[in-house]
Order: sequence, then C-alpha cells, then structure tokens
Amino acid sequence: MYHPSEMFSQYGGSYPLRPPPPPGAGYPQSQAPQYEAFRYPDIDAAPKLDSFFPSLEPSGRLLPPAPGLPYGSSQALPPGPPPSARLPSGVRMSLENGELWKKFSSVGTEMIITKAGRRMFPQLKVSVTGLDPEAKYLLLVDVLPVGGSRYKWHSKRWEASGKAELPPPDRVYIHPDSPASGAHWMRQPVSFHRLKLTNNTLDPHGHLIVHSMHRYQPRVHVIGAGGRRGAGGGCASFTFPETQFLTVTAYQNPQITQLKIESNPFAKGFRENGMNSKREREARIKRKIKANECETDVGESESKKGPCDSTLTEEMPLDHQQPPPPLLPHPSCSFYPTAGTNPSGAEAYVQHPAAFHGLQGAPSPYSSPGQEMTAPPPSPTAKSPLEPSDFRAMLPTSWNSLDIIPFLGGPEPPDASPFPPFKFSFTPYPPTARVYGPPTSYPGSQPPML
DNA sequence: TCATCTCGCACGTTTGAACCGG
DNA sequence: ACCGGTTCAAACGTGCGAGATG
Repeated sequence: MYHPSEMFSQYGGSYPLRPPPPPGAGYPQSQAPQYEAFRYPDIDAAPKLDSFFPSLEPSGRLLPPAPGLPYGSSQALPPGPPPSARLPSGVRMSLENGELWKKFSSVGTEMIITKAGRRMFPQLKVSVTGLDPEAKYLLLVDVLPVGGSRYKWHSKRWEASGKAELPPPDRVYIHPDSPASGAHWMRQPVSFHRLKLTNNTLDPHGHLIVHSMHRYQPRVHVIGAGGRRGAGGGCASFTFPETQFLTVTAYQNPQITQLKIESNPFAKGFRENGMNSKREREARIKRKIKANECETDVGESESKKGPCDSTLTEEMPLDHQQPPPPLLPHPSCSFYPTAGTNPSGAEAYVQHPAAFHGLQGAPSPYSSPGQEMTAPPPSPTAKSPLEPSDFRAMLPTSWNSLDIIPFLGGPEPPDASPFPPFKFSFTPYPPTARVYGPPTSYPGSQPPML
C-alpha cells in the first residue's frame, strides 16, 4: 500500500483554469494590455472535464456564483443544478477551525500577500463526509473575487474605493493528496495549509494569484475522479462565509496583527514575551545604536575608553498602549447559504465541474460580442481510459506549455486506480456584471462584509 | 505628499537527515 | 540489519520597519 500523498505529492500547486479575459466593456481599456502576458492562446476552450464527467447534462454544468456575492443583484442567479447522480448527494463539508475564522472575520480578516507567496492564516481546514469511501476524489481550492471594488483602510475601517482591478490569472490549488479515496478524505480533517497567495501575476510557483486591497472568498471543491466502482464525475463546491478576507501587502488593522501574532505559531516570536516583541526589538535597536557608538569611540580612541558597555537590557518603556480601535460593525455578510445548504453553513453545489468558473456559453464579460471562445477539436493524444499510473496524461496536452507543468514533476506513482480522462478547459469567468459592477452594492461605502 | 509595495532582518517552527543505543 | 528515539542544522514562515515606488 502507498499513501496517496506519496503518489501525487507533486499536485500541491495551483493550476490555471482559464485564460485571462480579453478586455471588455466592463473594464478599463487602459488595463487591458497587462493581460496579454497571461493569455494562453493554445488553451483548450472546450468544455472542461467533459470526458471526466460524461454523464452530466450540460444544464448541470453551471457552478452558480456564491449566493449573495455583491456582484450586482440585477442579474438573476441561475438555478442550482440538479445533484449529480455520480457524486453522492450527501456530501457535506464543515470548517474545522471555524471559531478561529470567526474571530478574524469579526474584525475583518486580512491576508498578507507577497511576491514570493504567503500562506493563509487561518488556514483552510475542512472535514468532509458523505463520500464514497472507495471512489477517488480531488479536493481543490480557488478564491472568488468579492465585492467588485478595491478597498482601502480609512479611519480605522475598510471602505470601498473604486472599481476592482481586472481579475488576475485564475488558478486553483489542488490538495497534494489528490486524487485520493473518499475514505482517505473522510479519515481526518483536510488542511490546505500549504496554499499560498501572491500578488505576482507572473508567479512561476503556482500560487493563487490575487490583487492587493481586494476581497476574496475561498471555495473548496470536491471532484469525483473515478474509482474501482466506477464512481466519478460531479463536483460539490463549498464556501464558508467566515473565510472571506481582504488581501494586503501590510496589515492595516492592528487588531488583525495582534490576532495573527496570538494565533499563528510562526509569529510566536512577536508575542509580548518573545524575543521579537516590540519591547525586545526596541531594546535590540538601542543596543545596536549603542554598540555602533562604542565601535566608533573605540576606533577613535581605543586606549582611552574601557570596554563597550552593552548592558542595555533594562526594559525599555513600552509605547503608550493605545486602546484598541473600535471593532468594525458585525459582519453583515450576504454570503448566506441558500436552499440545499448543509447544516455546517457551507453551500454545496453538486454539479459538473466544467462549470467551475461560469456559465458555459454565456457571454463573457471580458469579450465583445463575437469573441466567444470556441471549443477546439478533442485532443488526438487523449487517452481513455488512462493507464493506472498516468494521471498526468489526463491533463490536456495543451497544458504542456502552461505554468502547471513545473508542478507536475516527480516520480510516477507506483500504482493507481484508473481514472477517466482529466480535462480542464476554460469558460468565461466571472459571469457578466457579477464582479465588476460599480461598488454600489455597498451603499454609502459601507465596510466590506467581513 | 501620500498610500502602497518591496525587501532585509531577526526570531520561531518545521522538517528531515544523521546519529545512537537497544 | 532493523527499529525507535534524540539531536541538530537547514529551510521555511512570521511580522516589522525602512526605503522605494507611483
């Protein structure tokens, strides 16, 4: 026996799902050129995963937007697709560290993003139930832009500030254990702690790309990937309202900083008693300055002065403790579950994963009429069914030139269950008027719903 | 001038190889 | 030769703050 993570440890990166949108009417034309660099001209625009989930009707391929996402209520949300017979209808997911997330969301969760990629904290940690123990599944995470606005920290609160920027290249993070059996996923909570966010649109490491000062909603997908009993196909997507966050390059809300320091073990050094605490840092700086002075002095008159006295460990007075800023209004998140929501508060859409990112065939918000992507002919190199150890071959050959390839290296798994062809293609995302409508959904520039 | 971003720093945690004894 | 426990160093993950950028 072997552990799935040993087989597919290379799948821990993130993968582009769609090409960057062409400039459309809803976007500032001035920003259009920057996306040329992220266009994948050879990307298969055919329905994603069609061969992966052949039994699903096209009508079931739409992944509805997260209900209540303030992308513009004027657009009627399409009805949720009927549950797929291929994915157990009882699939449920709960957020393991929901309490921690709620702590953060009560003050407005901020996530640091860097060029090199920064982990999320709190991390996404979920429990899944209701899977077929013997069927194979992939677990993915992506982030949805929320709010259609850029935000700024003003007067100790977040305010909408202009239109959101063009969406960055879309990527998903595939859990390193994927694909694994339902039993594996249900055995213990699934952590996405290795997921990283970056603001580098040319990121070569496969991290999820986001814009700074924007709001996002993480989304977890469970995708059936076949198995010994032939189960496979279908997708269940889950979102947790408390996991919405704002991206920043430096923390704005000191309460968030404090919460992170208190909760994140990696930031332990910044706690009050840590060597990196404010007190210690200031003491260090003072010692350093003093030492420099001493060196200078020694250099000037070595023999005239005694050894440098660096006994400057006396406690530096703490900065005047400012009272914590008032809390943001309680989150008035509109991201509430709709009918069919599981008791955990997550929404589940059991559907064809081809619709990860929008309505197939729907007008693209990025393209002018007549710019619809067309489905290319099926790849002649596609194998079906695949050899047991050839999961990589399930990816479209057109992905060879994409940045996912570096993350697919590694030894071949010694054995694996046969999977149906694994094909992604791109569909327009997000649907028209959802993301980039004016920030009027925040009357009076209310703080974002966090 | 201002808001935002980048980078280097110091410190703590994690991870895995090396070592040791049973 | 194998196994389990310990040690240690390198890699990695943090927030901070100064300086750069637009």
